[in-house]
Amino acid sequence: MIDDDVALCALIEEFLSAHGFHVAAVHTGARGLASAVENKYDLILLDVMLPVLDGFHILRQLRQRTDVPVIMLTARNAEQDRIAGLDAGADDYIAKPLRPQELLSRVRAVLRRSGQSRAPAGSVVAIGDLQLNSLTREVRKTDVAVEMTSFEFDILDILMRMAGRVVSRDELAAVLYHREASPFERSIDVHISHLRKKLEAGDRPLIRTIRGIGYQFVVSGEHPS
Amino acid sequence: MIDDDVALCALIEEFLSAHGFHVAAVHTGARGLASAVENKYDLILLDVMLPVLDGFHILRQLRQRTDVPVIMLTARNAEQDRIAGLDAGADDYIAKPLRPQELLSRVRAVLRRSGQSRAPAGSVVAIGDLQLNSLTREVRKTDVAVEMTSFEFDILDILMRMAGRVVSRDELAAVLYHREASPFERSIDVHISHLRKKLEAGDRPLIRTIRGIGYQFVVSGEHPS
DNA sequence: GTCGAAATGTAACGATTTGTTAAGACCCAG
DNA sequence: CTGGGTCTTAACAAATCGTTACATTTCGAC
Repeated sequence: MIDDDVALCALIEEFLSAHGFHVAAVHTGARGLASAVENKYDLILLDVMLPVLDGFHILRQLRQRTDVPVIMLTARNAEQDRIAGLDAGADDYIAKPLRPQELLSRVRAVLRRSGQSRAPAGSVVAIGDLQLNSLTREVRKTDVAVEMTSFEFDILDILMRMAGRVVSRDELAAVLYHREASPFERSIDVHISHLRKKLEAGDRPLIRTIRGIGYQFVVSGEHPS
Repeated sequence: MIDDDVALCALIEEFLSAHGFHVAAVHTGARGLASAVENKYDLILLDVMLPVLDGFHILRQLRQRTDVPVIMLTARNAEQDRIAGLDAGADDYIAKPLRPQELLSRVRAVLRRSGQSRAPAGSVVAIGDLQLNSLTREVRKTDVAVEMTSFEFDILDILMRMAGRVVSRDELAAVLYHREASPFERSIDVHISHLRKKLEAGDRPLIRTIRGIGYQFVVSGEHPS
């Protein structure tokens, strides 16, 4: 999140954290640009009204180096900004003052779209020795086919496309059932259990549990630092 | 701390040490400037009334080379100084005579504001032989994976990102629970205890207790006080 | 220094959450 | 209606977390 309003950043960070996201906030355009280029964020929330280096400049410079999804935040409700933003390569646009629920749904929407465009349907996602083909709905581990039921495949599909990120139960339920999960339902846990049994060959865990939040596909050796 | 009053420096050093900070005091402007540029301090306490080279000069020269947080100390209560100080790039301003509690709270406030950009979330933090990856939520000690529970990881994450700084129980509770900690809760202490058992291999302590305040990740190579 | 109060360390227990298995419900083709 | 496969629920096991209880340490008063 790139916004000079420190208090707002703190609020948003708290809110998004509560929904399973990890937020890093910087408060100047220059730092934001640097941080966005250096780190592999899943999404940038970018304020239009920044001192010194404004949001559109940042966005343009960012677009020369990366195609990370960007949602623009602006206090002005001008249609002009919206057009300029989308023209410069923004993925979405939210008017301030921010309503948390709207922010959340748009963040999820953009991540869902970008997750799919990062690996478009019909193509293969490969992480480690795991391959997943979303067109043929086939999964291969070290080139050996692994049979998956429908839900098992969908869950693995989401987790692999969001690899490294924590996916909450609610996010999974939203995609699988198009509704919220009640706190007592256990079916997702059971599917996860089946997935693990099929995929984890005694070595290191592929799917990690984040207690109270959800699950995460483990990407090892991403930043050996 | 840059102040020509040696006795005052000693007092402040003792007081801040008792609250988990490490203080280095120099008593002339020239030395202060040199030391502030050469070392990577978290915060500079800078007296306005210095012989030869006064505080504002130091601040301006400092600002050309670094953006380290600076709190100005002045015996004069003139609003003029305050404006000049903030204008020259000071982060805060405390009137002498110093009241320790006020100093402490302002130091903490400035560090909290500046500390957030210190080690952005989403990257790897490595201190000594400890590595922490907040994307994969993995911890390694001398390249050997150490299993962490969810809360243990979150606490270690915060402590390592704030390494060297004291993190209060309230700060930890705010991130972990999104609420304040009641004075009687002990769960954080228990998690700290587990962390120590997993990480401290008989050698020097990694996590130091600051009685009455909180905990601190020890950065070796700093003054052991 | 000695004492007592307060803060912290830590083991143990119970509560909550999650893992896993198995049984039943459901769906759908034949 | 039957059978095979899939999904959900139920039931129990394991892991994690918070609290309690007591041991230990620290600090100030004396």
